[in-house]
Amino acid sequence: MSEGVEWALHSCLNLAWIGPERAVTAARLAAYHELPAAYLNKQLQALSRAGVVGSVSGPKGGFRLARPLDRITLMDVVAAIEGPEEAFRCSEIRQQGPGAEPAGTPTAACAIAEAMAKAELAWRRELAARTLDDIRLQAERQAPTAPDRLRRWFANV
Amino acid sequence: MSEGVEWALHSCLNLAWIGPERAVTAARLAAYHELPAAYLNKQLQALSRAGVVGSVSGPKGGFRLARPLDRITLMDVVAAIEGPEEAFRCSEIRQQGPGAEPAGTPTAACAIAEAMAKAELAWRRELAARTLDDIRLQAERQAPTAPDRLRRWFANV
DNA sequence: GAACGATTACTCGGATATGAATTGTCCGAGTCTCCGTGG
DNA sequence: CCACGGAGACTCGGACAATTCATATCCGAGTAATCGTTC
Repeated sequence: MSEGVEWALHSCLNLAWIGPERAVTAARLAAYHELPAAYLNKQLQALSRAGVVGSVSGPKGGFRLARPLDRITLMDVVAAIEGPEEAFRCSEIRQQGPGAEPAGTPTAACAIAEAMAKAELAWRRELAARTLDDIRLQAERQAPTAPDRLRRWFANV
Repeated sequence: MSEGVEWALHSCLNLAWIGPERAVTAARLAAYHELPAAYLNKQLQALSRAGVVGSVSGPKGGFRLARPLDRITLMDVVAAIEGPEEAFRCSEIRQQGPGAEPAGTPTAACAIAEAMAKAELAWRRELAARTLDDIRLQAERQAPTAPDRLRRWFANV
């Protein structure tokens, strides 16, 4: 899985702690975790295309969350970065070469593809059931001082 | 996900239909679905290292299933090809740069990593619950003539 | 005829190229701010 | 003092390299069968 998923998730959380009042530039978000700024910008663009965050150009521009944190699921972010297509894609190799069914045979769904799809659905279901607000809550329980430190740092820079 | 997973799964199923009496070469298995023989060989090696199939060299050599089909799960094959490590790996970027906790702070597990791991666990659970014998049964229901055609083809070549 | 040994052919196994996708970088289009000017 | 206009600077957005990983290929080590030879 792409490295960008982790960056995007943390950045969304950071955006939430900063608050939706003001936009934050990709450079600032990147600096906070020492990430390559231009590349994080690329990931944020993907989030923007997916409608997870909004973006404004120009001075005082940047990114901000497009909707409340409890309406953004892990699935939203993963789909925005990784793309919507499934990880396992059936190439129907059973229909190639001597192993192929005789032409005209009604071909049912590949049992392998079905099973893999079902497993992936379970994964997606878990991701869709977990909102970023859940994550935020858990993170704040584990490190109560983190949000304040973050706000201070972003206010000073 | 790697293309090889699909190849490996189909090949295991084919091996099961042929039966464990005689070994089948990678070249024959590849020809049945018009796959690149040398590369399928590589995947079968991975299955061999994982103990899913056994291999013998020399004339009359080849691969065969190492254990009954109902003791091989989808997870076994996927892990053999893709590797055992998780798809989402936490780089702990939260501990880099200004966002890092002060040194000495007891760092709890990253909430994001936990949630992603939980989702991936659900995926693994589904894969581990499905044996290749289930798949075989379903495939035979959908295409009852396939096993016979396969056995005939492998007997003649 | 049977047993033995060298030869031979065939297989896996890993080292080696190739291609594509992810990762990383850069510059231009657009836009908001700020400052100077005029009423 | 206030409104307006233009220059300037800053940001996102997408086009452009570099590196890594998956894909594909090839050749050598090892092994079992085969054939020839000998008892």
